[in-house]
Amino acid sequence: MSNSNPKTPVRVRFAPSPTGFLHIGGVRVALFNWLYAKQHEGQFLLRIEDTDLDRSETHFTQDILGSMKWLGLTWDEEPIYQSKRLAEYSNKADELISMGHAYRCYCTEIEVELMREKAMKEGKKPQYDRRCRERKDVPSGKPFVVRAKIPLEGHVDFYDLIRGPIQFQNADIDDFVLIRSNGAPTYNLSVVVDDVYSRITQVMRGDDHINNTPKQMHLYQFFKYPVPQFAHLPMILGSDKKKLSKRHGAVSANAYRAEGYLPEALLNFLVRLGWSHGDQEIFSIDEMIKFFSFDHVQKSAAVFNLEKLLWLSGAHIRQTAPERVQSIVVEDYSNHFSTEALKRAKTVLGAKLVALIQPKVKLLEELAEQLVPLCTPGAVEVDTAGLKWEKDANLKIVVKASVKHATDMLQKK
RNA sequence: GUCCCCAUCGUCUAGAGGCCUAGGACACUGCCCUUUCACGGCGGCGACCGGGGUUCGAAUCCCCGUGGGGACGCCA
Repeated sequence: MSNSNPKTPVRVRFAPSPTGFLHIGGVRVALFNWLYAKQHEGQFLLRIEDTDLDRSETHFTQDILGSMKWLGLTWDEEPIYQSKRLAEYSNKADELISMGHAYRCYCTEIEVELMREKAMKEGKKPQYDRRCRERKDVPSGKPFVVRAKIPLEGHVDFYDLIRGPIQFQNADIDDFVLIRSNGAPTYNLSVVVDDVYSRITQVMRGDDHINNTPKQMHLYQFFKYPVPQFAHLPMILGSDKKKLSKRHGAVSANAYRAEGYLPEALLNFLVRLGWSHGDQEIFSIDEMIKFFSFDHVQKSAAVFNLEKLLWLSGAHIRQTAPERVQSIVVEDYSNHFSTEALKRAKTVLGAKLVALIQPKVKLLEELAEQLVPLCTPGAVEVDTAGLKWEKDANLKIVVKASVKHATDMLQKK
């Protein structure tokens, strides 16, 4: 195992593109990377892939950073923004051209689209027909893209940490675009340039990228760069077994925060989706770090099961210190309380009431709802100052009655 | 259509040739605990996609089907 070699410390990364809120699938990819880094005492990096100038938005970047922090998936170096490294990618593409591994293509998008349709009709894979590959003339003023010059024969092989050996025929790989006509790089170029720049040792990503890997392998070989190890994680599916997306319900990390999930509960759910450690279901963050292993990562996609997430949520809430639950609730749900109630919620009595409600709820939001009426002056008739909560049966009964009352009241609505 | 990948209860999974009359968890459900609701405890329901091999023996290995997913962008 080269990973255990102290001379090659583990460096992994999570590289989202800010074209939407941090997605639950992204969280899982980030988590696996983060766990692997922690387990190997390596570095976990963050890279913002904002090369698509039209679709990238800074408020999405803010959401991603904020959600990562909420989840506790902290990064070890300053995030890299690809939009700041455009010149670098352009230089690398020029290098490839001068080495004879890439070429300028003057075909328009419409022309290429027609080629694809034609290939499709002939029962072939829809591809660019490589007509500019050996082109010698240089049309002046005509826009162009830079394409990779993929060998026509042979094959690419790589070993996937999860899938094992994988082989692709070069003939099936398109002469894909490296630089768009607006000068910006495409994913396959920038990802390789940056993974090398950041000295990434393991690339862990969703297996929707498995088809991109041979393309990237060629780039590594063109540049004679050291190739990282790859691990392609199975996808998360919706209940209809299609790739999880908005239409399946909440998919952004921030939505789960708003609904009252503890970050560790979400992480626990995600880590068990496609990975297992015997029969264990509930994991602390430390246990995830300790037990994580590619050996037990599932190869097949997993269906997102909200019921199980809810159960896990309740389980984590139950085993969390009341004081921590209290501080999250008064912080995240302060607007549920009246000024007076919020004040009481923050006291020792508040913590004790939280401890009482904790085993009954599955979401923090639920807990907040039940806590509000109890913190309203007069709801709990007992002055707890000086009383030993755990041992005082009387107090327990009084408060229990109040909880029932609160529950009944809620049910009547 | 082409390429790639995958295949155990409804769902998440255990299982690396005999320990499997296939184990656990969620959900559903019966009983118990409990002055309510939860929590918890004990049960129930429920799966090795099909067909061929290999083997004394296959959920586990091989092949073929079938089914499902992903990719085929000047998105990532």
